[in-house]
Amino acid sequence: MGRSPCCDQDKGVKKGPWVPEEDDKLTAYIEKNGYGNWRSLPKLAGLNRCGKSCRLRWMNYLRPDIRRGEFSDEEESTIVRLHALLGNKWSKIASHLPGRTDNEIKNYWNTHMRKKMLQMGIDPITHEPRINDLSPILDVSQILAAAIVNGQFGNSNLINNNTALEDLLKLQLIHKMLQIITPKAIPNITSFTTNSLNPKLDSVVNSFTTNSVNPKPEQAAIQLNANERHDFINQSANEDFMMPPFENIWDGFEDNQLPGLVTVSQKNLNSGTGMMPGYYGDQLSEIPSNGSISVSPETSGLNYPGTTQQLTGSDVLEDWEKFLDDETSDSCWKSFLDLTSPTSSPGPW
DNA sequence: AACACAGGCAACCGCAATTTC
DNA sequence: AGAAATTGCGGTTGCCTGTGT
Repeated sequence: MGRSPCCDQDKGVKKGPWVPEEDDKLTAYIEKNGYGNWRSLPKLAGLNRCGKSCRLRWMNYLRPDIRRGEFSDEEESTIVRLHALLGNKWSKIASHLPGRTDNEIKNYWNTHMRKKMLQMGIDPITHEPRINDLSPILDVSQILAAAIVNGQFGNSNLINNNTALEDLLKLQLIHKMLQIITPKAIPNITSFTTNSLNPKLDSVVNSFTTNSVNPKPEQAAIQLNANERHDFINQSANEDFMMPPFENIWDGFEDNQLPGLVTVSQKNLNSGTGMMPGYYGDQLSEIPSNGSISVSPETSGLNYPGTTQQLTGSDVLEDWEKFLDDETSDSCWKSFLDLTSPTSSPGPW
């Protein structure tokens, strides 16, 4: 019962690539008679093929409205968006791409787009950043944050020591780099400030105002979680499914606007509030006797932009390069490596 | 020139869903 | 109502072609 015997099991039925003569026969028959009963069609058309094979050949290759050739950028972005929403529902995806077949889209996804997304560090299944691969980095991020809270990073007295401030700025840079790599995965560093024993330090760490990189609409679309996708699909089921007029999806990954991670300023220390995300704040030039923190590009070795300039990924990369070249980084890295080595005492988290 | 390897793609296979009787 | 037949879908296979050695 149940499953019918597959016509492929019929003896003597040809398999494999179609030859032009077979295509001609199939096309001629369907153009004259249309198609309806695929099982009986091969015999009527004079083909030694099973119905399934005929249907596949017609649907994926011979029917006149098939569109062949390179996928356009627009088609690519549509596929990405729909795949994020629908998963491997190739036929549904194909229904939004006139002239394209589910088989063609599936092949294109598996051979081109999947690879492309992997190269961009995006999981082609979940459309999320591949955070599993970055778990060691995430661990590092948490260790760094907790270390700051406990004054373990660099020299222990963060408030009164310029070297520690340099370390702090370098930590900003590390954190920012991690945000570039995986903006969604790096947590807001202020979440690590609880249980701190140093109120003054709290004010510094609390001024770390991290924001997720604001996604462009198309990025937001592919970042829907499973429940959101479910809601979206349910919603779409009740209305005509209209694709939003997003731009080319790949464009969104080229110019991440980075949020400001930290502002070390007199103002912040006094008020305990952070600066507006996305901007660097005041730059002071000395450490006043009242314990407020001062930072200058000269002492930090890092050339931070002006007070209202929005930082871009390339800015940070430049800073990163300087950081790596900076011989004074050695002590910073030593502190960091000491801290993160297996023999280190565990933190409070 | 010959061989190995990898990538792309058409086609196949098996199952689920739907339709027919 | 339920069995059988048919259609549709998605994963997988295997052939063809291009490229590197």
